[in-house]
Amino acid sequence: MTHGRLDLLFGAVSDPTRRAILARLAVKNARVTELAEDFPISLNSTSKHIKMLERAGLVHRLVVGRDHVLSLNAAPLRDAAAWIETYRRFWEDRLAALDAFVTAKRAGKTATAKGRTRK
Amino acid sequence: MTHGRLDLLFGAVSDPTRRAILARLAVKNARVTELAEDFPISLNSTSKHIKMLERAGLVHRLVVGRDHVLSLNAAPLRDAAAWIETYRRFWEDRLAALDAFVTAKRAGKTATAKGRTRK
DNA sequence: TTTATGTTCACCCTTATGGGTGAACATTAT
DNA sequence: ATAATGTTCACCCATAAGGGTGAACATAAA
Repeated sequence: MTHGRLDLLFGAVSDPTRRAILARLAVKNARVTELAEDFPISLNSTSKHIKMLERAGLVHRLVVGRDHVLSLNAAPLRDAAAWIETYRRFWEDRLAALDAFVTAKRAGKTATAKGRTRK
Repeated sequence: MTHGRLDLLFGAVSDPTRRAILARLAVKNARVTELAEDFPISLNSTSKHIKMLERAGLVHRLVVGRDHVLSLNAAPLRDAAAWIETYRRFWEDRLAALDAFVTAKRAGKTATAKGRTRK
């Protein structure tokens, strides 16, 4: 299957280490080695994660001499957010339904006290 | 690595078939076979995808006799949305920065016309 | 009871992930 | 020129994904 934009995006953020890298870059740009030092994995493994984040467009790389400076590029997350938004009404409906249930239950008590029929 | 909530969530929606299944269930609940018929993959493969969606909490299953009725449960997507929201200011800042750049460029033309120094 | 339908289970295969190591390459410092 | 530092490349390993097939199991229908 051809890896689409959303596939790469969601795949990239489905790993806790990569989410941590993004969080780390959100604070400050960093070199590959700096990132590797902050995580309990090897430099090479870190390098691979970064490559996946780049493929997803979430990280930009600026090569300055032998240093590779990584920076966060959150723009692609807009697409992810947009996709999720498509489903917002569903979970809000569910919350609304739950709210209605709770409200009805609470109202039920009062209503019962007032002698209204139940169920 | 212990698969956390977000890992399962993002992992689940990182596959196009699974996103399609969610979209399909958003329209109407369906049985496993019904879903399998709508996609160019086998029934078994469909069953596996559904299992992953269930693990992520995105799909609920109601067993009615021999039929397994699947329904969308978008609630977990709230967590995903919340995580992404953390980064909203970054892409908005970037857009703001781009806007500032374009504005500055346009202003620059006018300014140049007015004889202001460049670069 | 027998038959048909709906799902899953147990495998097989291929590719991708996440992790590691050591060597190679690039650049800066001595 | 040599040494040290920063990254990647080329592998190895184990496990999970995504796909498939055929058998088993559960329930409904004849």
